Amino acid sequence: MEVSVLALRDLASGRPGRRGRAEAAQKENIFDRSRMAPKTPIKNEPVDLSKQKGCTPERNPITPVKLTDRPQSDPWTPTANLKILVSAASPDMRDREKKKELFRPIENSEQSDTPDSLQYDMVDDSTVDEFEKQRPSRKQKSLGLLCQKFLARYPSYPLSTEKTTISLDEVASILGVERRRIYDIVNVLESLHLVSRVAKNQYCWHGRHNLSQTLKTLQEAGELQYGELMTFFQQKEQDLEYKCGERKKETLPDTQDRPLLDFSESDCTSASANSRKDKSLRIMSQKFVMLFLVSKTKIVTLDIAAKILIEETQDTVDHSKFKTKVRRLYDIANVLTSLGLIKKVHVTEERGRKPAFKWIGPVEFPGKTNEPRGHSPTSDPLPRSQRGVCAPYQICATGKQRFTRHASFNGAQSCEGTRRKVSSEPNSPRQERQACIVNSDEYCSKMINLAAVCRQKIEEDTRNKACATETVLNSVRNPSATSPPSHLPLPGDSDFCVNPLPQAVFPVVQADVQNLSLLKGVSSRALHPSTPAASKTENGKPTLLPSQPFLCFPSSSLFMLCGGLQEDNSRETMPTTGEVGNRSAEAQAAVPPAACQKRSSHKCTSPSAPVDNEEPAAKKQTMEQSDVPLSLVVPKKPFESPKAESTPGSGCTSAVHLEAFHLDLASPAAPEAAGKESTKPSDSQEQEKWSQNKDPDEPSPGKEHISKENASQPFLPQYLYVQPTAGLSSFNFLFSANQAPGAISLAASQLPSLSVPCVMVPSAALASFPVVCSPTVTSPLSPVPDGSFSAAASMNFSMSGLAPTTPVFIGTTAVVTPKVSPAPSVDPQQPAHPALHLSPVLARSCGAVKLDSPVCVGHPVTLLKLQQPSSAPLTPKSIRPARHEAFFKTPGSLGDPIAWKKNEGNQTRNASSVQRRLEISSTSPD
DNA sequence: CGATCCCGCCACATT
DNA sequence: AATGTGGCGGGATCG
Repeated sequence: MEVSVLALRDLASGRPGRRGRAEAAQKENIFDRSRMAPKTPIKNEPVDLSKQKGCTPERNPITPVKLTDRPQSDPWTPTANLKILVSAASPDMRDREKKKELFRPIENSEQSDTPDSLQYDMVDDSTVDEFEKQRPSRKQKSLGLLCQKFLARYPSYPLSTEKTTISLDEVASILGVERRRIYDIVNVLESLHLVSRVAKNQYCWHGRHNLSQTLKTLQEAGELQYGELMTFFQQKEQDLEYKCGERKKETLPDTQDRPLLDFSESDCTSASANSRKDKSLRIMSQKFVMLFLVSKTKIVTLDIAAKILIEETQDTVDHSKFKTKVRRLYDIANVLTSLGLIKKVHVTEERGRKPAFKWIGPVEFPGKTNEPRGHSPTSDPLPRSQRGVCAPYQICATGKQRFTRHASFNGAQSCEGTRRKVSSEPNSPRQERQACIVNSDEYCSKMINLAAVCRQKIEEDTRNKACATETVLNSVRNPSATSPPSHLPLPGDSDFCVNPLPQAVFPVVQADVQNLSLLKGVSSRALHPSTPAASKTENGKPTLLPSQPFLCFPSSSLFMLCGGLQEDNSRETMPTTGEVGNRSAEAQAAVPPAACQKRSSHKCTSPSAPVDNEEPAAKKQTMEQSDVPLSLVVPKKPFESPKAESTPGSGCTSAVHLEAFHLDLASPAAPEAAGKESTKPSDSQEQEKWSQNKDPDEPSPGKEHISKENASQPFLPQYLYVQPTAGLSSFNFLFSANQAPGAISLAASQLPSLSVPCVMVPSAALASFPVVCSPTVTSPLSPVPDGSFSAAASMNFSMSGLAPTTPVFIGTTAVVTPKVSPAPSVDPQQPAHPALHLSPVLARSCGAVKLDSPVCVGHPVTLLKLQQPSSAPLTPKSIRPARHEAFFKTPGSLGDPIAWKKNEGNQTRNASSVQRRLEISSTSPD
């Protein structure tokens, strides 16, 4: 079907043109230098193709492929031939292949390394089919999806202690993409300080701990820079006239603009670094984010953003430049979407609908300063400084904001730790000013430029249409509504109206759940950002009701828990739009924010809420593809499981609680879920919470259904949810809070391994897998340093390779049954070794996931080792891989990361029966 | 047909 | 010079 067709195209798509280098490039990227010889010689056209994609030989006529039509025949490589044959045999296969290749890495599943062809040949069967469905269409290769995969590999809130380094090459090969694409992602992430560059091919993963601060900083900076403008634009109509100015730009040097936030790199190296163009993507990303943050409506249309951004830097706006800018904005937007910070919407303007993006991330940041207050101070294990990136920037703005702000981040350093000024003081932002630079002039000039831009825009608009603000739908209008907190509500929004598209907005809750959860008791790690402290979560939205015990997490992931598994979503397709997300809903967390914080352990929840899975499942399917974000549904029903009450003490019990969940993906979207209250039945209050979130703006969220599932929250009060990354695959963890409040981390004693009796279910979407840990697991960071470390490691595991769907189990014994078993057995020995035995990953790609090895159950392996092979802190590589391996591989296998990579494919294939079961649910995707 | 945005060439930076 | 980075825009896809 269509799919296949698409696939073909994709395959074919190889560009005729570029080839020369292209090939090389591809190789590099994709295959990884490591593996292959450096560019292989195959150079000729055909060859490369094969390389890239995997060899699909044929090309479409469509493009001028050099080969011309029948490529198939060419014998490129032996394997190629095989493939060709195969493909010839069935188109499907071909897709499959392709797909596999793409995903393989990701999933880690398959045997990738082995010669594909062989396998393929053989295979073909049914399993494959599924792949086909998925066809590797362009979407599958989208940056947004890629970003999700990328994010899924790393914990959203890594323990501070560990520094995860990211090797671009490694990631690129794992994800099966060219390195260039990774740069796109990383650059944007870097702009938000989720990562920082450490060295040449190395980036340090910081996670979202600092995101709130970063955003806050950007917001502040943005207000200075763009506040007026945005206002202007937004209102433009009326006044347009240029209130601002007549003068136009003086064109500032671009560079000047330079990022508000510097990256630390610069520090060190400094200056030079900035110089180049480089950073443009980063800068652009920050600016783009600023626009959202200063926008009342939180909606920014691409064209406006492009204009503003262009203008700043340059005055000329030529069309081509505009176009290019827009392209870049799409790139950035895709990444931000994957992060759950924005989502696409359409604005109806006078003229018509325009593509736009709405900010669904946190809006208000609690104090203006940085601090998140919230939980106890103590909580952070690490000083922010350590955290790296995060912290350190300062804003210079003085009272007036105007000028300068400049924050410097040192991300990189952070890893290293060093310098940075930290200023995080709570409330006094200004302090630092000196450090900062001020450029008032620049600022002015920029403003001018902007004004000019605005003017243009206005003119344009005017011309085009007359006025009209009104024309627009006003639906949007409520600016404030959308996000409560937004800064200023200005009247002007009218311009942007949001359509009520289905997709349109949802309320999002994105808060990171984690924070919340953490807050609860633990807080140990990172909460800082915690904006939540305030009552609202990050978003500002209250995701949770205060009163209510539960929180919803939108984050992406989901969770599930033992018990029934439900399924979750399937999907996957939706990459961008829908996003994946995260969402998790869950409840578990549900702790009222405040309350939560305070008490950690407590259960907030009501026991009652059970959830059901089934329903959701159905829904999910529906949802799946929708672009919309999806959501998940939360079943209202209670689940059968016994209850979740937490049993105190015993970790095991906790596990039980888990049962309740499921989740889905969707992160950002999550909100929607919330939004949907309607859907929600009433079951429980919990549901209600959801509702709250919703955004006013969006009247109809598309997918409401989704959320419900999450609703399940009821379950456990005690758990903490740790949100993974937004990405698809991320795993979520729930920890029970009860036990140790502070400890999220695994306690050493308790869990030696991570064995938690939990189950992870993969969401359909792929992405997210939640993991739940029994209370036992938790370890307090504090107590054990090492432990924490280890813990972290364990926790963090990301699945890099996993296929989206794959479910993972963790836990020792318990694993098998989702339900809870108490498995906690584990030994107390080292804290950390978690053995995550995760099962592996899915088997073939086919949709089902399989778990394999029951291993999981097995025993814990010590991760530690894995992780740190060497004494060194874990490098990312080591860590990650290790984990993965752990997951996928059997413990024994774990070994070096590298190997791991290579292997990744192979190993995991098997699924244990158990897994399968799980899979079932998960499979749904297709 | 316009919106998206993948792909990868190629320039510049760094090693 | 080789390799890392990443700007940039052609042109394929999508809707």
